[in-house]
Amino acid sequence: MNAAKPLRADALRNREALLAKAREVFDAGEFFDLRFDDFARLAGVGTGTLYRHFPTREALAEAVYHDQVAALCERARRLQATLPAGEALAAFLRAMVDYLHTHRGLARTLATLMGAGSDTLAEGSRALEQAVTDLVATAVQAGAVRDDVGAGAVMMALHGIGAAHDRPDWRAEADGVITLVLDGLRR
Amino acid sequence: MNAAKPLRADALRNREALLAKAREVFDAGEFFDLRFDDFARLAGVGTGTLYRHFPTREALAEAVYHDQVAALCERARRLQATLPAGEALAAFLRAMVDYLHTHRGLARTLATLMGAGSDTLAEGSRALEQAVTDLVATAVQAGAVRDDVGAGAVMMALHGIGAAHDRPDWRAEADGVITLVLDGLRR
DNA sequence: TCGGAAGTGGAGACAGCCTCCGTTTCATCG
DNA sequence: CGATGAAACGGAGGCTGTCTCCACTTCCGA
Repeated sequence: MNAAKPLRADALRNREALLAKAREVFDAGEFFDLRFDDFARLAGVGTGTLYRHFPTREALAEAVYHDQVAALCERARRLQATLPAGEALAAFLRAMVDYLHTHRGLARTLATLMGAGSDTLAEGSRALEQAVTDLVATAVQAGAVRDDVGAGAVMMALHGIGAAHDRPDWRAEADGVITLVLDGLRR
Repeated sequence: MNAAKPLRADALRNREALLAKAREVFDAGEFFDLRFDDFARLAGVGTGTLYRHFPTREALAEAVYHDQVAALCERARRLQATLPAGEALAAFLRAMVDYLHTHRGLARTLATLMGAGSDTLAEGSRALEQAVTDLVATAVQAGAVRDDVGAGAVMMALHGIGAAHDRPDWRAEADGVITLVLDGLRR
């Protein structure tokens, strides 16, 4: 996907330092409370360097979560290959909620960035959507799921789950949404 | 609800001017693209005056939408009084989507403010949630709806619909979500 | 009509974001 | 193993939007 990138040794080192610190900050849930410039200082590089590697906050978030989103998509593919169509979708949605539950950082990130209409995040976001679309399409073909409601609606519901990450009773409500969606999808 | 507020004549005039201009800007969908200070200039008052009346962007949004949210809640109450329990909930959710469709401004506002974790909006938001909770509770008592999924999940789904306001196929997907929720809720 | 309380408004302090460019580090080549 | 140009560094400073502060104006009750 990415072409021609003979990155110099020091450049690579700095990039990794930035990413490492960013991951740390993400896990602490402080990503959006921190001045962007401070990442640089925290990671021991200049602000110019930070901006060269990651032109925006979103770009940094994208880089941090790229692997994790990829893993999620991979999981979707595996589920699709091993489970009956209907169950694969259900399992994936449950897994998604589980993941968001243990990685609050991602939930908040996705919600904030999508809310901000970020384009940078488009790649990961689209990848996830593609995974869901595939799962739904397969389930429809297998006749396990109605065909008059698209995958977009499912995405929207997921979106809501992510966006509402700060509700006190998040986990229970998220499970409720998934239950409604799955039961609603059954023909 | 609000106590002791003998507002002076000129203060009231300015407040109204601000609100009028804010409504106009909202309807044009430019609320978040505009420097906050410029509201002042646009409405013909100083920035100090703006900040005295509405300390934050959110406060202004809250004021602008206070009436509309109240109207929505009123509609919920009326539906609840005139329709069978199950249908009232369905009608309200459909009406909600309709409303958001013709008032994109509100959708974006709610999404952005909730995404930002604003407390200012809490009142209107809570009022809406209360309306939904009542509708669901009534429907559950009437046996039209399952009792193992709370109103919170419905709220979350609505939240998602609002948060995803910028999806190209919004209307269809929003209707899809509502369909899933309603079918999922049926016992 | 007058006093002071309430309200006004806009200059400027402040906080993040980002750019620009002189300096440093790397890798290649004779 | 220098030398040389390209690549990368980094942080001072400019910019943009937010918000405060207070000298001035307007209102209203006595």
